[in-house]
Amino acid sequence: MAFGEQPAYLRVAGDLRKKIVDGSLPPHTRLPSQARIREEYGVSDTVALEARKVLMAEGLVEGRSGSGTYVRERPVPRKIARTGYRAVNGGSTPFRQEQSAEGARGTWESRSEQVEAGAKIAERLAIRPGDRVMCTRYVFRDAGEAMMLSTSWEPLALTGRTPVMLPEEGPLGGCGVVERMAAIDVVVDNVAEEVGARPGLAEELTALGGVPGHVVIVVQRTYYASGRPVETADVVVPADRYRVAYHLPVK
Amino acid sequence: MAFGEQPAYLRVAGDLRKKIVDGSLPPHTRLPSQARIREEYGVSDTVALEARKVLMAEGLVEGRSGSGTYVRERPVPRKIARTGYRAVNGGSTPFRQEQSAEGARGTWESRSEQVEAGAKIAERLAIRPGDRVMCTRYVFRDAGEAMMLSTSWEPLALTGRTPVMLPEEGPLGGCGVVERMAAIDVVVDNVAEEVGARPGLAEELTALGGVPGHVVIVVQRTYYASGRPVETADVVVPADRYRVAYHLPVK
DNA sequence: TCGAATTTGTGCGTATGTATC
DNA sequence: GGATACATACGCACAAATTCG
Repeated sequence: MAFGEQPAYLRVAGDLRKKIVDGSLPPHTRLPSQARIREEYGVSDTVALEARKVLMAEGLVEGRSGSGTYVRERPVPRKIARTGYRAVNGGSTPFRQEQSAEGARGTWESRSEQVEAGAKIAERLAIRPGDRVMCTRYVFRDAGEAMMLSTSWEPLALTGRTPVMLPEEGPLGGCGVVERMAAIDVVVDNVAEEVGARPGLAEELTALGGVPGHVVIVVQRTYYASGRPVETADVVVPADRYRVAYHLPVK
Repeated sequence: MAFGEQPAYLRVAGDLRKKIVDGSLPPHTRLPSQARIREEYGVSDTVALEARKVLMAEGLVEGRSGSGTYVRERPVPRKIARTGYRAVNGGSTPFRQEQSAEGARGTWESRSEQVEAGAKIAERLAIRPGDRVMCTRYVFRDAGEAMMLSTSWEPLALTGRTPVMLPEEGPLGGCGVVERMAAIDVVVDNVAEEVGARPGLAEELTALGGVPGHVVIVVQRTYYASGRPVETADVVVPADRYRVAYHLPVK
């Protein structure tokens, strides 16, 4: 390596990137193995490895152990509909609606536990820190592939000792917040969503089949009944595969 | 290392991450040097390095050569309100409303030019590729600091040879799409927004005062009048400083 | 002002495990 | 089973930046 230059691994990565974006290495093709890169560019094993890592971090390629490193398809991001504009036709969890709209088969798993609200959750639910809440973690799958993580919190002061205390059990299990709250005479009338984005945490991205460093969209959603928060959730989706769509009336 | 476990570098990164998020390593503190990590966790130099790299990719820490690795401050993202729920009190551009709500002084610059619609813009505006459109680029500033980029397209078939052809000139200059369209008897009645995110391009991040590799939120917004698109725009904001907020009625 | 110590950033060579073909 | 290729890990070296006496 010399003075005013780029690091070797960035030079190699840049050359490979160029071949990928200009199409001379189309999707699904294998790029040169680490050993081949080492020969072709006259670099060490580590440099070839680092170069591949850069491309993997950018989401351009995907390493398959024992097989090779392959150029990834860059999917057109699919929409996740989050509209309050059109009335949703039937009862649904917030994300059943768009899955059916896309014609996909959505499944999910969940696990609930009672915990004490931390400062941030307490603020979002307008309760006191330390108050008990029902915390439920979801993994949503689309055609078997994890596509969304969600963590929801509901104040037990509201749902405790009612049939809907556990979101996914009982006759209304999996029916969505609005229907479940309706069953205990809580009328959910509006929802606030804050959409942010950040690099995904390592554990999120392993769960979502992504690569550490990839971008995720985070939706902080809170349902309200007469101004009172009744449920809040963090929804995490990979940004390279999904967009969040809103459809609003004007005025 | 053993069989059913996580890789060592993920275990170390996970432990450090926990200390960061639970506050025992607050912002601006230095985390243990590579040598210290190696000792404390009983791992090699490479593992300590990889662990730091994971945290850097997640944006939790920042390496300063020769000095140390420091926990980054995570500014509380400010909200950009994008609601159609509450009627907006006065005439405003889509982003004047939240700036005034935050009490901030918003200014902007713009530059318009006539261009031919590309394939994607044509599809968003439901016109033919090659049809002429008015393309306007904005830079929005908050207290002098660039905080948002926007590029909008309007079909000239609609606004051409009218007083509102140029969004920022004439008596209604800078008044927002809805008011300007109303002046030529086009009643904008709803808007679709698609929120996505990706690593910012180099030119975007220099304009926004960010660092290459930082995440940006991209909002694709289209205004409709009776089902016909009358304006579409790409809005880019840095994700570490802003969130996009929606407030929707339920049902 | 100088220099030594520390720390990150980058790079090299090698070894082992494991998945795929 | 064997060959190939990626994934993880170890140890080492050096340059550049920073800190501090």
